Amino acid sequence: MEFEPVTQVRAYERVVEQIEQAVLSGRLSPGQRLPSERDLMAQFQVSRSTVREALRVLQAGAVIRSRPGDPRGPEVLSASPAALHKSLHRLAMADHLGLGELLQFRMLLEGSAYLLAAGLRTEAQLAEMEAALAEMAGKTDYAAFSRADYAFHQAVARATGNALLVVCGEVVREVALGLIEDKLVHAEDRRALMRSSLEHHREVLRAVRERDGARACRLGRRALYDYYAEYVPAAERAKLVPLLDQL
Amino acid sequence: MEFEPVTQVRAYERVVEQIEQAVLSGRLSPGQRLPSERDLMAQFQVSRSTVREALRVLQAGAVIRSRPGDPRGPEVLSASPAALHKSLHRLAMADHLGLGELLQFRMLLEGSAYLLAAGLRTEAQLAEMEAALAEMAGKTDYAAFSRADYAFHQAVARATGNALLVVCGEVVREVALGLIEDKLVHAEDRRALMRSSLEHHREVLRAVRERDGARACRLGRRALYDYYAEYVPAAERAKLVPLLDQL
DNA sequence: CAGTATTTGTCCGTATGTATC
DNA sequence: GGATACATACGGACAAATACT
Repeated sequence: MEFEPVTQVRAYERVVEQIEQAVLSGRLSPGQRLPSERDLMAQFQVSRSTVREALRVLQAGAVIRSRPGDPRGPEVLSASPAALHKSLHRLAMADHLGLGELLQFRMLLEGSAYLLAAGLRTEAQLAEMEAALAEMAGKTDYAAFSRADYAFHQAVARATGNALLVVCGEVVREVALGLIEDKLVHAEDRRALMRSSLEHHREVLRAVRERDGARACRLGRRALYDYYAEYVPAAERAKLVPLLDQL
Repeated sequence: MEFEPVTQVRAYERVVEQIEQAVLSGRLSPGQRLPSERDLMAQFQVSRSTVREALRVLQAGAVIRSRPGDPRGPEVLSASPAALHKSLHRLAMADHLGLGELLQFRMLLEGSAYLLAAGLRTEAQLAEMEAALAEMAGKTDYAAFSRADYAFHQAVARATGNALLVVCGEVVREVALGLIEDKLVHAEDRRALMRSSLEHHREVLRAVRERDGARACRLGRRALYDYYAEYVPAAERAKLVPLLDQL
């Protein structure tokens, strides 16, 4: 007979667990309302403080939202990458996650996104990418250019039809940009950077249009490397090379 | 002049923010202790409940840990991917994404993991993979086999040196297994499945040993496809094909 | 449009089990 | 083993905010 080590589980955690399970299993869908705090303390047989601590945790995890004075009770939110973004951001800030690691992961994700998008894209999705690219070409302001670039990569990710890829790409791009934006501001030749970036995007998009996934993947990764590698510590740069050569 | 919309910021949120900033900026390093709840309510000039709600949120985010009766106060934790794991897991569970999408993402991640691992692995990491494979070969019980399989893939992910890849792979494997475990239980020929899976793993590992990343990537994705594709609805199966052919 | 009831946000006090010295 | 300080959990209370009649 095997016994499990007994773990002290606090009251508020069990409240969190039950509500979380109800949301995850779909018994509570986004938009629906939870009972009021007083009703919850009756149902769970705990004090209001305990209920409140549980609700705070759920709110911090972007599972629910509660506002004062709302008689309908806390609202169940739809799944969002907010919590994912926060935890990844914290991990990156704590230097437990170097820029090299982040860039490696981004090259991996975006390369695969190109590969899939080239094979699966519809004409409408291709048009979205081309629209974003045209938007990039028209901007001279770096901030606007960056936003259009963001839209381009989002369009590629959406074309894969994979929600996980969209969300993870989104988060990784944002956090990576946050890490180097101060360095980019000081770059004197942003114009040249933007021009070369635009050219790279054009080439990749051509490969996607011709349904050449392998080439799109290779070009996309190479472009990311050329763009960001100089900000990556030399020691970490070796981690990126296998993503360039062999594919 | 532009004005920002005024947002009602609650007391406990400001407590969270201050402590979080202190940890992120390094003024509070892992292992250090926070003041006790009573001291905190004096410093922040708020009530006990407010302090407690803030600590609950920080604890849920894996920033601190507090135990009853510890006179040293709440402990500052080192940054860990635990929170990332939780939020990604919730996202993967909630979006009721299909098995096809999940498998697509897993093929993408694990293929890239093989590609990187083949190029970056050390001898010690190779030995870990071989140990996990030997463990798989020795098991006839499906549960034990599955655990060893899990360890194998974890070893591959670790060899890439990328914590994000490790965590994402972990989550995707767990969720995917949860979705099909009931179907696998009813498979009559689990023995044959295990045997063929073992053979596939051997081939992939050989490619990793020979530092042939492209082949390892291709073999790994093919193995995943052969293993799980039959449980994927036919309509979704097309989403997986681009990951097989072109690489 | 105003009034009312309800809910949340915050505070205070107290009892209990627990870890450390 | 005892003393101390701590977190956990409970209950009651009031003000601000919101929704509904």
